[in-house]
Amino acid sequence: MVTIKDVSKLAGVSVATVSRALNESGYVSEKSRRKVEAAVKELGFYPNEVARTLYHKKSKMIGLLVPDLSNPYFTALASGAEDALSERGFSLLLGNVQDNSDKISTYVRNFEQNNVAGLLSALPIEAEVIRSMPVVNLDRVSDRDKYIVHADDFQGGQIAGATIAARNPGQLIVMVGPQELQTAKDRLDGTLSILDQKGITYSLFETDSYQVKGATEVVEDLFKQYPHMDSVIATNDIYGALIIQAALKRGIAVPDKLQVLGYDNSSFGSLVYPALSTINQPAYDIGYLSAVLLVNRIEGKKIAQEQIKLPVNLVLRNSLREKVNDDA
Amino acid sequence: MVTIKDVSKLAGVSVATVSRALNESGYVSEKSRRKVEAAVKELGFYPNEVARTLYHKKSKMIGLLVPDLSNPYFTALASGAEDALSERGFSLLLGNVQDNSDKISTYVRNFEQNNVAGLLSALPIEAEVIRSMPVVNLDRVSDRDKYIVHADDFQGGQIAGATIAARNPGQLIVMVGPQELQTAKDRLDGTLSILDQKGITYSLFETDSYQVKGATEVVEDLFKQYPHMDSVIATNDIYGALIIQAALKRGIAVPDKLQVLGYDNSSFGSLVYPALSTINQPAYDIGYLSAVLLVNRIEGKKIAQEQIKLPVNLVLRNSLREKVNDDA
DNA sequence: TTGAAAGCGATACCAG
DNA sequence: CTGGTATCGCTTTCAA
Repeated sequence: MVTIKDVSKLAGVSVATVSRALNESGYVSEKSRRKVEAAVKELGFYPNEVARTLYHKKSKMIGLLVPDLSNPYFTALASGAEDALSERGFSLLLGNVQDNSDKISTYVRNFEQNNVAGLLSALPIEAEVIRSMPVVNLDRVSDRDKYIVHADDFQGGQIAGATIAARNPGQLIVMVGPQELQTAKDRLDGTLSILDQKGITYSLFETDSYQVKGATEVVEDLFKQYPHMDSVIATNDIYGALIIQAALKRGIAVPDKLQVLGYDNSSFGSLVYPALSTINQPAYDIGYLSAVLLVNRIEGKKIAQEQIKLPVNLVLRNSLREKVNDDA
Repeated sequence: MVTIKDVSKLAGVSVATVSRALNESGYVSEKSRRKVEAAVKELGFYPNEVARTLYHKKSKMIGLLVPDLSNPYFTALASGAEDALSERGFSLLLGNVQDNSDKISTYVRNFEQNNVAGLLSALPIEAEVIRSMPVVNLDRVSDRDKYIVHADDFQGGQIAGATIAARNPGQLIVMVGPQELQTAKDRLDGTLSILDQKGITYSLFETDSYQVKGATEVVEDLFKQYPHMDSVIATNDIYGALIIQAALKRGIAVPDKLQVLGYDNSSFGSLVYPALSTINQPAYDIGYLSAVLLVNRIEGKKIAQEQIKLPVNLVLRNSLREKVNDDA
């Protein structure tokens, strides 16, 4: 390993001068600078981040906590965050919590041990777990979050409600996600506000997680409970796709007999048939912007907005019936 | 930040003793050990990994290079690797290369600067980029890889060929992936070996990457070139799903008029309709085992196999016609 | 069995 | 402008 000491020796200056030249901090004569540059080039030197981190007590790494990497929504989040970070010279330390929320504190601990500069979390973290490091939440994970980038869930819920309301809902099932998540709560509030206002009746069907596995069974249950339903607002696109599939398997025409609306705009939604209508959550953007926000915070830049709410929009494909009612 | 020094002060022993107690290295009296343990607990101390890394010149982090996080195959790889690593006390530093292969060397550089203990790569890396760190490849990315975990691509190709061969191929299109990837080459060889042996004719259709974006256009092209094709062996499930969709959109019945075989067994394959038949590549296992192999290498354990080839298998769903020919 | 001390690689203060 | 040096937190000789 080539160190700053090797460079200083070859360049014939002190390590202090090398460091100054490298970081463009303090005075360095043109002559010294050139000697250092030549030596750096000749040796193929690049500074060791670990040593820097030890000195500064702060690395150029960011921890990312996601509940489930096999869900494309979170992958998109991660992807956006990674892009923003690598553009800014940071790297991503991954924490895939799976369904095991005990792992959260283990990951946070590990992040701290590595002196990460900050934390990006798509999961609720108990305050006491974090000793001190800036956190930005992706998705509104709890109510008291200060820094947060999230989609407008209430609006998303409203759009979902209005979209179905305008299309002959018939027997309507509204799937609801885990209510300890603010985001699921807001979405439900939005949907019900519209439905109630229009006097449309519905049944709620609760699902306790966003995990992929087990979803098939949940859908079986759904069909068992409501074999004659006419419309479903699903909690996400995975459920949306599964419901379509289960319907076709049972010979129920989609969307004629059963219409389905997803949520998230996951990439595979456009691959299924009939293509899934859904609410587009700008997952990549959420990831990207939250990383930008976090880095700005870390670098002490002024931040215009501590809470960024991104609009969502309807992506109309083929899993919904024609609109019959325009007062939505 | 609580340091080993704070612990030593509270425990009334030297930092050397604390370190020995913590690492169970060297002699430490029962009495000292207890004092240290008590102090550690009282202060909530946990060691700083950065300092450890600086001393050892080797961290507990592994770099992972993937071409595209939005492709579920690579997500599964990452997920498996992450699980294996976190079980073994390592963390994952993520490098999402996207289509920009210039980024590879940037990431590798960054990994080196952070003294990662090793590298997991699903991309071909030029040897000269790596100064010195153990590498394990996921997927056979090139021919000269020493340490590697990959699916049996030749076998996969054979299965694909035989599966189609047994089902009235008619006009058959074989999509082929980027031939600079050993894995794509092997797969093609496997397929053609079977097809040629059975005297089945086919046309090749080349795709130059596994990226998701642009795939729709590629599929359009495919249908333009071969509007009357009867069978397609797709390069992956994304293409498989898109082909099914494009077919149904054109009123071409699947599988009656056009049958489609995917590759990868991506999770969404079971969500589309008709559900996609595919070749199961144990992506999660590949990720998991490659991480295990790498960690064993890092920890100097004996390794039974430097190259692990995992069998693949056919996942029969509904996108293929009935078998009419059993000599496959 | 213990502690003092010398690093690991880089930064930044301070004196010259 | 430059170089010597203390420092970051931890590990590991080496003597005692």
